Amino acid sequence: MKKKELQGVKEIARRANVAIATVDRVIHNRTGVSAKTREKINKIIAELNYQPNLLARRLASGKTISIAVLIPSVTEETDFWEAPLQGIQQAEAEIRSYGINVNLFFFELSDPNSFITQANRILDSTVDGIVLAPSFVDEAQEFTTVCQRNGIPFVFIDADIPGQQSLSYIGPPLFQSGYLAGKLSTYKLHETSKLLIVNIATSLDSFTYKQIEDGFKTYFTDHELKYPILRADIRQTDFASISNHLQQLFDANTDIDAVFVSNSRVFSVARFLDSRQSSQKPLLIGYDFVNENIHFLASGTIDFLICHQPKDQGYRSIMALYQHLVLLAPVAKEYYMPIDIVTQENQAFYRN
Amino acid sequence: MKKKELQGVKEIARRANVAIATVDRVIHNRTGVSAKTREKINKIIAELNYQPNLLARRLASGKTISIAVLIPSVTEETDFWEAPLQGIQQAEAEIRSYGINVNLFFFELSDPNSFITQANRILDSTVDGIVLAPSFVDEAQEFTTVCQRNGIPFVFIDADIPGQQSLSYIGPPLFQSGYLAGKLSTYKLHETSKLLIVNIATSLDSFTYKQIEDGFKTYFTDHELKYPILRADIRQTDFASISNHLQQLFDANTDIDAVFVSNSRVFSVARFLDSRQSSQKPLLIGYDFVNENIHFLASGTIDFLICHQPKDQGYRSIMALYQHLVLLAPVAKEYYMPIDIVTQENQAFYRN
DNA sequence: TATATTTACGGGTACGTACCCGTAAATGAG
DNA sequence: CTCATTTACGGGTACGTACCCGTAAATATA
Repeated sequence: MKKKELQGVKEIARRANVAIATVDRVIHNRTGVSAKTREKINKIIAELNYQPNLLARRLASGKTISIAVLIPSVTEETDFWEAPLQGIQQAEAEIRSYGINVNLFFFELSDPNSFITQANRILDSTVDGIVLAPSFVDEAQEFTTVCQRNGIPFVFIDADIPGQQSLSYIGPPLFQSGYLAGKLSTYKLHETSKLLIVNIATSLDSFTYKQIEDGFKTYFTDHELKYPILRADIRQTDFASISNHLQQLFDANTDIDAVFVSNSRVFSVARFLDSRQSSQKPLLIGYDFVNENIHFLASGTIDFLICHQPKDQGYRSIMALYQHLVLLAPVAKEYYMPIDIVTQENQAFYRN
Repeated sequence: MKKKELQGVKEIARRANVAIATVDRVIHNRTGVSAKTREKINKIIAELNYQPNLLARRLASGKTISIAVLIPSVTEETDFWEAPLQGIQQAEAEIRSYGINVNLFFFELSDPNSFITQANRILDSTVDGIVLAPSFVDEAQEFTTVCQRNGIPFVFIDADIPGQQSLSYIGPPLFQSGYLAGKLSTYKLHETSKLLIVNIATSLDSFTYKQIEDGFKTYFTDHELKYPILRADIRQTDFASISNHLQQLFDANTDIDAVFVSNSRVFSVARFLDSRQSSQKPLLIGYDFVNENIHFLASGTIDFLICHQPKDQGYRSIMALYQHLVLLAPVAKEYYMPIDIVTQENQAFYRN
């Protein structure tokens, strides 16, 4: 009569007339329980809609979960990956008390072998989940194929590889991002204007650039706007090469009134435009809230930066694995970031 | 020799040569400890930089923390407050296991008495912290004065009242928001263009509208742009009144090429512009990602919506109190939201 | 001085779950 | 049939903190 209602495993054990150790074995699918007892306990679990108390579980369990992060290192050239790293570290701080360790493995964007080396180090360790930036598509696919075979869940950050069994992709919707750039580039156009797309990277055959450029051009097709769209593919990323290349283009073409740079190297184009003594400066659009770009945005040389909240990408990629590994909850296959428009006027409050 | 290193209160007790119950009394500043013993224990706490294990603390403590939320109800007229409510509920779900209860108290934006009634109900309950939207400035100030006297921390959401001892303000930087609107409104201007600011609300003397309008006008002053800026203050919020008012204005003025609406009722202006058979539609800017506005954004009548992530505002306001009440950590006095520019092209990925 | 009250302190139990190790019973092998 | 191995099960301890209640010593009061 004075029996106080118990909770959790104790109540299940009481109802099933077994010890809580037996309930625990059923919950964790361990051996040492007869089929009959197991069935009886599972039925009570379902009736009670038993939800484990995560606080107690973490406190009692000695098990740790290891997450590996494989992303480009922050370089002098670009600090883009600083923000995802901060998001990753923020997530780690939040979930550390749940027994999660995050280990960082950096590679160089200029060296596919560094990716392979770090990927192999990850495979040599005991790892429960992986966050990776698939900057080198072939190498990343080889790596993720091994992960799939070993049953290790992985999350793509900032770029996707379609057709992979990733747990999740967390990054920008690239086609639509380029489409928006198309719209923004129209604000300073005249009847005789030309537009210029600038791609600056050592390797330009990736899925990423193609999506962005397709989106940009599709805006003009959809709206039946007939402006000529020039294109500059620049594989030497030093400023002198960029400057020469652009100089030749601008010399050969008057009326370039809008320039769209398909990645974060828009600061090089801004620098070029600033060094050019021209009465009319074209509208300039590029990507990413990195320090160099912020400087030219503040001075007005860059008109729009399109940004995809890289810090939140880092945060969410870790949290996706937490959700999968700790909460045992489903994770969205794709989480597209918002397409943020950053201008001189709102940049002070932008949260990258 | 085989003594395993202990952690937390056990290690402190070992070093101080007291029982853990005594350490507990010191940690919680309870009586029953001599000054000498208390000082010795506090010194060890500082040496070890003791951080309580929150999981264990919540598991062991029977105490609950009660947070009251005082915000406008979601109405047929505007669903703006739906998003903050979702953010609040998300935060609650995340921190419920830490012993936090969130209780919702809604008031009507058309009725200051409803605010007073709900505020008094909150004061009659046992409450540890409050999130409130200070829609009615005088009433809100009275309420927060009582909270201060009773030592109850409160967080302002979406609007601030300067000079109050709030724990935090979480909302948009309004002046800068209006300033950005000024910039955006220039994209379709010609030499003879006029601009129009539209304020639609029953009460227009609040701090909020003044900041926005000041920001808008300051953009033109700063850039020495001499366009005439008309203004419409509309206190009857039904569509017929708005329509009549605007019709008269447009009849009396040709060349209104940009319209800036200072709140979420921009859908009424959009509807008016759509009903007007005019060959040239002015650029239209307003606030908030509410359903009616999204509809006109998608169709192209509205060119820009300026948004301040109201869902995240709700989430962060609860988390600010959690940080203060549970983590005992400092909270930023002001957390300004990003100023988001939402267009037809990026609206599908906007996370309100 | 005797008695009552207050202060200082510690053992023990609780929270909900994880998991070790021991015991009894059932099953398999020689 | 005897002995070895496996299976099923439960008591107990652990995790780190919170807090109750009992005991001894110190202090106050009559």
